[in-house]
Amino acid sequence: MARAGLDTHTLVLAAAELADAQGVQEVTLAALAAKLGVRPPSLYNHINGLAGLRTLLAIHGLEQLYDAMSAAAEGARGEQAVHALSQAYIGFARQHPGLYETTLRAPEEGDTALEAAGGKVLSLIIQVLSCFGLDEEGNLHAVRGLRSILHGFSALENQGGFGMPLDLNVSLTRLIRAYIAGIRCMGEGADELE
Amino acid sequence: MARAGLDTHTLVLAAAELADAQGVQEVTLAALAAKLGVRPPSLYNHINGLAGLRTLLAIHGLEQLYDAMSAAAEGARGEQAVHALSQAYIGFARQHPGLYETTLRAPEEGDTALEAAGGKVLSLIIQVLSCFGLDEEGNLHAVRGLRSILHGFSALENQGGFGMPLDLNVSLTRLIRAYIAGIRCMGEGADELE
DNA sequence: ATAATAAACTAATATGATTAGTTTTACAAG
DNA sequence: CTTGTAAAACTAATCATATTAGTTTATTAT
Repeated sequence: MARAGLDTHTLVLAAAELADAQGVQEVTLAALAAKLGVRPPSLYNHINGLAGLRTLLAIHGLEQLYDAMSAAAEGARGEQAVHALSQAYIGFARQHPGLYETTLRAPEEGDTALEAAGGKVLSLIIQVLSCFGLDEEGNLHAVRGLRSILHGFSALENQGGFGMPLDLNVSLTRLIRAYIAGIRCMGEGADELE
Repeated sequence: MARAGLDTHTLVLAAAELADAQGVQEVTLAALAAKLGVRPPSLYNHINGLAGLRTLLAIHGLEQLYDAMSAAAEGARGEQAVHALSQAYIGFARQHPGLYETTLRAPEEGDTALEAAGGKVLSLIIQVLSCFGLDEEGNLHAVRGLRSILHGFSALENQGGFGMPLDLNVSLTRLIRAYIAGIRCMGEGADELE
């Protein structure tokens, strides 16, 4: 019964590896305990059950995602910054498909750590898009648009939803470019459809 | 031991109700059997286990989604058709969040029924976008873009990912409009970034 | 009527999450 | 160096779910 020397962070890292290598549905306490050389109940000393582990995974994933995005957008402005940010987002989702997937769980109300991690990512996107001179409401709509694009592209790519033999990076670049061009072209007087 | 008179279609409809009302993770054979007044093993007379049920759900969802989209786009052309199609897509995802979610499972290779159901949706999008005069490759990239937008928006909306108190339909309309405007504004000579 | 098929059942097994209660390790205070 | 405490591991047990095997019964066709 020698101690394994586990702690919460070790568990989260091991669970993230499992998620990326085997898929989120394979992140079970049984599998995690086996990977760490311990019995499942021992994990409860460090995490709050499977639900707690998933929340920690989401926070960890959002932090990694934020780091990747903010490093990529560093020093860039305007359209270039949006492209850099977007490529970092999709790159993270590609490299960490399982961890990325955990990122999407809606936070339970009052889960301030998870809300904060998600809020940092959101703020970064808001900031990068603020260069386009939209009013505050327009900027928030634009943020929703970019998030939709980035998540939709990542999810479809990761789930093999893009069957066609066509370069994915070209698709992404065109999509982002079109969206930015669209925001610029529309200007102010394009509300007659609503 | 009176017969319950079940068949595959009844199971799929009941499972879809469960998925929409309780969430996909609550679609268990135990819950489905209870809802139908039967013991879990009895379900195996009609479906190929939980995995088989999920595949059938995905096909059913894609068919419903196709019907909604094609009815909405019927008779419309160009930008109007894209807006109609998009609103039908998001509307379906709103009304059937669980069923919509099952729709996204990547088909196992050789699952021709699921591939066909997904292919019909894809073809419809290709057709609606073909009005924009892009070349074949450009059109396929555009389809990827629109699918990303629609799925990303639906997924984020359904998971409560849009926290801001801002009208969702306005966000969607602006997003689609910007994307279409972007495709048009960019024209042909916009490849200097790749 | 009767035979064959299909649909339900019971019983049993396997996996996984979780809780309760126990043992042992590590460490700090005397 | 002893000893007491807290943390970390354990075993054992329970519950829920999926699944398989084998059985019974209802329906249907001959």
